[in-house]
Amino acid sequence: METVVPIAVMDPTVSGRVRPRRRTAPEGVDPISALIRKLDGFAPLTEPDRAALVGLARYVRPVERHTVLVEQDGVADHALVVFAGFVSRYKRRASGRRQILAYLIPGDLCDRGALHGYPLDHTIETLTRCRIAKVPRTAYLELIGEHPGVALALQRAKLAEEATAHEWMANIGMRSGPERMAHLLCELLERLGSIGQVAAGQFDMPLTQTDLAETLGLSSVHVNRVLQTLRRNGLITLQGHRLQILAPRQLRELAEFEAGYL
Amino acid sequence: METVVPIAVMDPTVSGRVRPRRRTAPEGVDPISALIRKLDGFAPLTEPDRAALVGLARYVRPVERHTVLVEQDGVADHALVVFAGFVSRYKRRASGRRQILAYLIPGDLCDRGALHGYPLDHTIETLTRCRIAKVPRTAYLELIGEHPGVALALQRAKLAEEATAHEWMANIGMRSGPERMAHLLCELLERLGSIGQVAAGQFDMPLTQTDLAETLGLSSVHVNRVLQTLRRNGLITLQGHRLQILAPRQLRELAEFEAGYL
DNA sequence: CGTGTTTTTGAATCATATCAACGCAGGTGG
DNA sequence: CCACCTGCGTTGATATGATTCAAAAACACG
Repeated sequence: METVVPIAVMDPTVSGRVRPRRRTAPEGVDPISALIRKLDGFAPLTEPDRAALVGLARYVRPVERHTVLVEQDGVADHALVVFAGFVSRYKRRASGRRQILAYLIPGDLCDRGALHGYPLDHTIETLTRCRIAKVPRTAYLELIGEHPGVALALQRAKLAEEATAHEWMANIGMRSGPERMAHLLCELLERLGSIGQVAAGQFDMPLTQTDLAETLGLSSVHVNRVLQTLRRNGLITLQGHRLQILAPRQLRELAEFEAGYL
Repeated sequence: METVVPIAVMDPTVSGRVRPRRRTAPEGVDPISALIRKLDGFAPLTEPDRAALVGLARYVRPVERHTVLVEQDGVADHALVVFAGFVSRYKRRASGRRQILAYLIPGDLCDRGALHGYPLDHTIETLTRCRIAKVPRTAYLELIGEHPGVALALQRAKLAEEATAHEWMANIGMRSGPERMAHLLCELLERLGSIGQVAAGQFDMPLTQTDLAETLGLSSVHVNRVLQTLRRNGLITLQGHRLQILAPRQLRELAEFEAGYL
């Protein structure tokens, strides 16, 4: 599967500033409505429910890339809502090697530690520059206390998160490098699509090849080669941090990706 | 690390019927009390709570090995409580390859599908002959409805499960074969120990090498060789399905195992 | 005892890791 | 405006961990 043919897309004379790179997250759907739409998909929300969620916007702040939001073994005193950017949960080994356990993307919410006062078993850190709402514990408890519809939707969202975690485990445990990558890209296509950040099979993929490696349990060098394989086979295009899915069907086939678990 | 020296423990003249093998689970703590003790550790239980849990024993039935309890995409109409034996959650690929996502051991409870009427994203199947309580949906809802202490403990138990899943993901994603195996054995030592099924660093480990392979994301052949390495290094002994941890400290060190997340 | 499952072994091959180095692009400071 | 620095992507060469295939030995079970 791996040959040594030079790749047109990577040719220095061809690649380069084809598109300006962006450090900030792009438009897409208004992020608060991303959260609302997502939760509404899990359980129908009333108007007061929506209003309460809109009120969360008051807590939004910009956060730099590589900022630790909750340290491992720490207890969070707030819930997090991602409005823009990518956030990771990860575990670190003594050797320094990391394993990313999950991504949080715009519209995702994280309340571990805020509800049950348990210390976290992993670290939460931004992968990119982000816009994040830190909702104080009391405000968050009040929100779900007074809005059972929201509470139910959140519970179901957590089930979906768990299903995704299962997918990731199966991905790392029983797929080859290219298959893992394909699966991850399919998932991103689906998740980003559901919040309106995909247009014509194209989306911003701000993750570094090292990030991808730490997600998929591969070395960054191998990730680089896997991506080249996918490009060479005409499945994707990736320049700067802009990803284009050229052949969604084949990509899903390669990954045995089953939509709908999100 | 891998040499071709013959291994004393495996020498046919030495091994053999050193201990009678058992297909049925051993004594240990009375299994209903395993459940109670575990839940009580998460949140203090009242006498009525305990009585209600004891009442679950009425649903216990023996189940054969390799019995599917809940099929993938199926909706369960009951909660499961394991009283004896090992149960697995797993995902299957089209190729037939499987990835085990979690073990349920005596004292563990599984209510997915019973509470929220969602279809399951994986299959639940016995790995050994078991004794399992299938608690009807209504009885289960009544139990947690009338016993908030139990409900709270169950919620916390679910958090611990999640932490274990994170450990597994990190295990598969960033550890070598021997390290993965060491980590899994450390976890089993801890979990089985907490339900009184470990004596003098020894316990019954009814899992097949193929089961272990599907858990750790390795081939069964490689699992066999990894186990030989651990034996050769004096870390464990494994005859029949009896496992002895000879050097717990070194095993934990190899695995970078941190106790206490359970 | 015979039969099916599990463990063990060997040999060949493959996938992925590791190490080392280079180039490009962007940001920074003189 | 240029020189420098840093982060990220890319490449090659090499090492090795892990898989696959095939088969025999050991064992469990009826």
